[in-house]
Amino acid sequence: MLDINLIRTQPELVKQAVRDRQNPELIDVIDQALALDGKRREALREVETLKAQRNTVSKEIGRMKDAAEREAKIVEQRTVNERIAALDAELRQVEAELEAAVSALPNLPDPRTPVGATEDENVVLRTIGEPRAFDFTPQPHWDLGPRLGILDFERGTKLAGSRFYVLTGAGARLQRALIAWMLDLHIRQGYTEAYLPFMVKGDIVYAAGQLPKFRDNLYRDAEEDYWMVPTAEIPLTGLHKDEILDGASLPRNYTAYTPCFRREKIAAGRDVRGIKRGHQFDKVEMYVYCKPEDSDAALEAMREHAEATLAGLGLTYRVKQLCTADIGFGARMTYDLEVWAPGCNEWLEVSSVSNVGDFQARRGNIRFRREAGAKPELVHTLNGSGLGLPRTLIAVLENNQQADGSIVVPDVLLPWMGGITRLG
RNA sequence: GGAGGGAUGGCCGAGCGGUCGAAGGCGGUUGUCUUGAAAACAACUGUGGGCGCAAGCUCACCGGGGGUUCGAAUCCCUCUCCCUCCGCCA
Repeated sequence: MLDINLIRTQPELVKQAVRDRQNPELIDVIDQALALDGKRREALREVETLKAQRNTVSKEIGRMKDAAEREAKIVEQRTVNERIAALDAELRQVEAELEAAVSALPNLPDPRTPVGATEDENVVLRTIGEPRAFDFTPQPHWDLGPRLGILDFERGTKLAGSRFYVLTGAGARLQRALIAWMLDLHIRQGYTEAYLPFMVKGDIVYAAGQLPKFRDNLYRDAEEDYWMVPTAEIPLTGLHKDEILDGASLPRNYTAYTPCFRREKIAAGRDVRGIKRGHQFDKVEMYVYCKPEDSDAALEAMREHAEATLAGLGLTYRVKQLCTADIGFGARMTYDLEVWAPGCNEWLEVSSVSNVGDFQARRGNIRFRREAGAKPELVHTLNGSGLGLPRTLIAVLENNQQADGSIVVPDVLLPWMGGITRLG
């Protein structure tokens, strides 16, 4: 969430930001917020004056001895209270509308985020590695997997419908190895592992910025206020909600494995083949809470940590910087990592690393104190995947395939493979 | 799921519906004393909002929300969480 003070003092800056993000319709929302903010402050001034008066009068009444005089004062105060009640009701209404308006506004892009009209203006910064040259036609994973008996689409569909699949045997084991290896890698990079609830309360989803905007993309319990996490970023943001952290404890780096649940209400025919996009997928996430002045450096560090996973697996990937049209709602600056999948013949997004600034911190009321007695300040938060599992699995399967259809297990995963060096 | 008991400031713990933003203690900060430290003593020690250049003034907050009242930490309703016992369960 943006600071209402910023919107009030620099409305043009905020308007330019939504224009850059290709959300010109939000200009109206900004104007609406400004109007509501004015109304709020006006009503607040009046009601607070009346309440100060009421507090004084009530104390006087408490001290009064003369019954008649006392009664007269009480009657007089009743009419003032009616006005207070009316103003309080108005204020509640205005504040709810203001909150709704401001919470609909996306974060300000970092000045270094390139301005672009569509995702085509994302910038490929560099490519690491060369797409592997094959002396045979590389197969897509949706052919490789079933042939090897490690990937079962039919039974996934039987169990849960379209966009679900089952991994069995060495396939399931390979994914588990990837998860364990990534977690251990991030721990070595300075992150603390966390095991988190996979369902969280609505206010936690809100603090992370997914509600109300992305309501339609989330699964939720039909009877209770439980929301299935679409990413570990949600519980990791909520972890320190409403806390004042000790400045000396920053940065706090977390890594967590969670499944992710998404409705993926996209066109029915798109991305249906294979395991690229499902309603349930696994992910290892990185998350950092830090001081404002440290978040720029933390973003670069996190990008490097994510890159280290791809490099460790020996995969070819490229680093993209997203433009204003494509960065996420809460993000100021984002790097995407895309891995080359020779079977699908495309670059797959496996990681997105973002500096969110104080956007989630303001929504979640997450602060820190530089030293004892200092005023609390909002922290900055960053999140990044390290990595999304299905697409990483796709890349491993497709890149490591041999002419005979077998797949060589990457060296770093061998400790978890129980002696399996090759699938098939 | 059933029956009870709780929730107060960083922590512990008081609090007849009226001068309570809240006693007392612990912890913390600063000062006095001391060569230094400890002890002792003294002062200070929550968060958010509004007005103001500032000093300061003011509003709200005693788990969340709503209500009664001139006035609520204190009374009523409701929700959440925690504890004890029973049942059930991985």
